[in-house]
Amino acid sequence: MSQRVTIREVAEQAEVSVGSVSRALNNYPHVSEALRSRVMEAAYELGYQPAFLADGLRRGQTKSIGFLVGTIANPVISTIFEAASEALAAKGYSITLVSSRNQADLDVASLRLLASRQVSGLIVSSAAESPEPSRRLLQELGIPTVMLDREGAAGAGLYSVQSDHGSSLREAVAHLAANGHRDIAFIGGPDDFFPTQQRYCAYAEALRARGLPLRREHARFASFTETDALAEALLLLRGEPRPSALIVAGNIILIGALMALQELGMVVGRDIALIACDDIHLTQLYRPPITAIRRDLDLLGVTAARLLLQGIENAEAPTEPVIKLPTSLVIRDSTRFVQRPEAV
Amino acid sequence: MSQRVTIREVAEQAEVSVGSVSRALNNYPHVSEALRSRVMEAAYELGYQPAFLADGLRRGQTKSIGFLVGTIANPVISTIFEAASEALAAKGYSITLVSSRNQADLDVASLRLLASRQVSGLIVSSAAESPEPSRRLLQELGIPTVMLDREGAAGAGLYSVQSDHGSSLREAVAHLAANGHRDIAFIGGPDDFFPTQQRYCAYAEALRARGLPLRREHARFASFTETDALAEALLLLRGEPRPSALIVAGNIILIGALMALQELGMVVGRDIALIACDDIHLTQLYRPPITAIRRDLDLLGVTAARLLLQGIENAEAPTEPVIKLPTSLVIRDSTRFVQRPEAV
DNA sequence: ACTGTGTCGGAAATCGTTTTCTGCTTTCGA
DNA sequence: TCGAAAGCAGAAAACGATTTCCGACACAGT
Repeated sequence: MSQRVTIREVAEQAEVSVGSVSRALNNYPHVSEALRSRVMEAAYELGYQPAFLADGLRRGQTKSIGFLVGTIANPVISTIFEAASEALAAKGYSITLVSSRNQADLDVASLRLLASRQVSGLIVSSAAESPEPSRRLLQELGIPTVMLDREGAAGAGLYSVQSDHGSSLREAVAHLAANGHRDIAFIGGPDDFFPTQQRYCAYAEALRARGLPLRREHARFASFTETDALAEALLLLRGEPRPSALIVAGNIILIGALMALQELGMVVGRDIALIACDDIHLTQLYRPPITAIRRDLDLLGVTAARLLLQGIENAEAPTEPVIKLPTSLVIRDSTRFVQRPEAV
Repeated sequence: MSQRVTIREVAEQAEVSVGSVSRALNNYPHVSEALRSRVMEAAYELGYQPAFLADGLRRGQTKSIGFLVGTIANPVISTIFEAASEALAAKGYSITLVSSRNQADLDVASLRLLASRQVSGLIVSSAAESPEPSRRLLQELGIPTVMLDREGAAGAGLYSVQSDHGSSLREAVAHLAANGHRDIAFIGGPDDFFPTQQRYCAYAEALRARGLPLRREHARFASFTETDALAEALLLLRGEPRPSALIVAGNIILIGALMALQELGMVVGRDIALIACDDIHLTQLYRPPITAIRRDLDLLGVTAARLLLQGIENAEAPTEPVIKLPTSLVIRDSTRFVQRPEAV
């Protein structure tokens, strides 16, 4: 069994006092260069690693932050995680990641678990369909928290980084309309999911602004599973009238929609125009390549990390509680063909 | 500021001693039902959460395990993580995830970080190209560790879960050969990466067994970036003679290869047969769907978790230090066409 | 020679829990 | 009625660090 080497042994080895070792290792003033180097050498020789638990207990702080996700097996979320992780690691923080597997009830339990681990900050991107209990819990926990793509922060220590889904979605509708499409359908995530709401509202507004029909059966909402997205897409595409263009909100939905199109023998870019939200590998490699709404996921992650660190270290200095990041429309072959008006 | 409620306050509230509270909360014997319920109630009323740090310090154990990856933005790894995470969470463990961003030097530093956090176990899937320093460090750390898809465990407390890449790869070569392909190329990850080695050896052996040519310039190795995979694929496909079939080892390589094919105007399933390792969404949705070697990622994650828990809780009881899981070949349209022999 | 300032040792308190110890009372069964 | 065992209190040690307090010493400048 590898015995843990304590600060006392380092002090012995370096022939100095325990307090001096602590001061030397923590870059405190009033410590000579000679002593510092002697301590460093002894610590290195013994392979000393300060005990995280004792340190944290004394300082009342863990230097670790909790990351709550609906699932990490989602390229968008994992990319954001990577970026945030790098920024946080640079400041000496480590991340404990917990997945609620897209179950709202697990959501609250996960938050409690993280709180009991005494994380010094929280990044939340859970897929909770009704985020209210979580928000209340967050409030009473009093841990600095950054929400990813969720409704604006209400209380103190609650920040939010979100993407401006609306503007690019309006742009997407404009692009389709310019190519002659009048029947533009929409499939989103759960209808109480914040990004879905943002996207749907922009979609509906853009249609109305152009006098295009907003059919109830052409705007559908699926859960976070591919099979459900597939089912909704099939219902949509089998109905009458069949839309000539489709906007899918999210990469899971995209997969379901593509499966549906495949099943119906429809060819993207010929039988139907397709626009996806979130520019993943699939959209670029699909034949034909799929028009997509892109956002800078690295920037999103880094921004979340920066905001959280502000909230933790500056105690109560919320420069800006909610930050909105831009999105852009990348046009590819799935929407380049022009729809001919059949009957006017 | 939310004051932390300590065990002492709970004892006061319940009018019992501190020791009794501790015993009651930890389900110890020799504690009456009446006392237990009184303690429970007091703890609930006060919203008592045991301080993780103090608890861990005393017990010398954190109930948290470290997960080291090259990057979590890889669908294969994130899927494994999800499965392992669920299994570990069920046993009360939480995971701190650290990404080494595919940099071998960061690898060792990350391991040290995790060790200083006093994790009680480790799951390692780093992409270190030369795993030796890591292995040595792991050995001296003495923390129970499960390696994912890495060379067999050497020492005590070092376990390994791997996939049987070889058998399906031989099957893949057989499938291609049966369809008349004689010039079968291969692109893998780094040549000192364990799964790549396994795959390449099986590939070379299968070619030899059939008397098929093993051309040096038709077996290439790329780093873990898509751009590098793209470059290697371009070199491969522009050379003479051009292979009639291609096996790509890994999902990053697949993306690079598809980009190359797209750039050269080659159509999968017509100009070239394609087999991918790892069955991701892209392989199923691509037109035509791509033949792939599939493995049960959930099983892999759960097995890793189970093995690790054994190593942690049973102290020194390695039922089986290395477990090999099966793979299978899923045949799709990318390899269904039959190659006509041009010249015999 | 006096005084300040910087450097360090030694001891002790502290963080919040678990765990052990002694000692007391109650209960139960034969 | 006696003895064993269970149930609990109260105190204290331990985990491994940080932090404070106080005293000692060296060395500089006046």
